[in-house]
Amino acid sequence: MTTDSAPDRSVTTPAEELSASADETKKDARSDPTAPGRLAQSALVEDIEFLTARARATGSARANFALEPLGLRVREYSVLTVARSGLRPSQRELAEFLHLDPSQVVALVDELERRGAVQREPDQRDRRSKVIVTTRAGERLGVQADGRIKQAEDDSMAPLSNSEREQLKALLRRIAFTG
Amino acid sequence: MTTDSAPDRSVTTPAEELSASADETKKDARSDPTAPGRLAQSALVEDIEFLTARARATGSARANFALEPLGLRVREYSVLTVARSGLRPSQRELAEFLHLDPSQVVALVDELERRGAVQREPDQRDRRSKVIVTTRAGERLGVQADGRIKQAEDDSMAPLSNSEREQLKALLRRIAFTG
DNA sequence: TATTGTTATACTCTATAACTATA
DNA sequence: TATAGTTATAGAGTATAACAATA
Repeated sequence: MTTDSAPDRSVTTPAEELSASADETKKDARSDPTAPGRLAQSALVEDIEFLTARARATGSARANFALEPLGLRVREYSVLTVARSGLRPSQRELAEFLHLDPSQVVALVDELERRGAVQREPDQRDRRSKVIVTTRAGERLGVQADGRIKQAEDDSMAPLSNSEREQLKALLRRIAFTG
Repeated sequence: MTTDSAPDRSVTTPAEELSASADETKKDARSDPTAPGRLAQSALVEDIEFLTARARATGSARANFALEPLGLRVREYSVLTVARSGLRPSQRELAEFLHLDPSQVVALVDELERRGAVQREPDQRDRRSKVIVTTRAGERLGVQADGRIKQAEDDSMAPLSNSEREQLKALLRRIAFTG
């Protein structure tokens, strides 16, 4: 399963490393004033998976902190927001769109329903399916949450201009649903 | 703690919702051919926290799948990659840069050290600190992993042109370290 | 036979607190 | 007194399998 068959544990030196592959990747990273700290010279800052992971780690921490006074977490907010769209999503659709397991959606809808923010409605055309709709209380909760999330987003994207923010979101939208 | 004091559980209708706020947000989302499924009309597709969460969910799933034959997970790969930079990061620096708790770094370095991929070295200038360096075996493992991660990244960004990919990464870099 | 929601379960990831050795 | 690494522990997030009702 692992590749540790080779007993070669000799250590590489920094000099070897730095001279070995003098690609422009590291030069770009080094000249980028926005990535703080000396580790920003690492090739990782060219890794899209790392960048999205880092951005969402700080972002969702911020979002959860912003929603905390409302007793909401970011995953509940996402369910509530889709429910508020008026699109009458089924739980299965929510799972797929939010990249959650169907069993997780059950728990999230349970919690929102317990708070009186959403309701399960029978689907006319398929009695297996349940459609999630918001209540008036859920609407009000959603509006409050929107304001706080808006502020969090403003903090997250503070380094970017308005057009850059739109650009970033447009690019992210195009890769966010390819799984 | 919660805001469910109001017993108002009357349900809002789709018609109300859709006519209530006819903002351009929904129009943009609707005309975006890249976000699949009817739920892409939801206001969530304008939410940066949602987009980064969605992108990293699919991305890290892809990355973990790509690394699985090497017995690596994406978090171990990130530690290994920074170690390979030749920058001699301390565990504390790794924690901050990778947005991990110091205790998590201990476990990740333990695992990589057990495999003979990295080593802890004493820091000359501060005997509390330990510096993480790669071994030759770790170098080889890293090279193999790089290739697989490169392929995963190529899949993740398939919808984008080369210049768009660079644009996206540059924008992400500017917001990824604001936490 | 396949799918929706559901329950149960386990595994990964993340956050917190306390301890030790150094500074 | 503060900081780096470590240990322990609990909580949040994620993945899988099985089941009942319905298609």
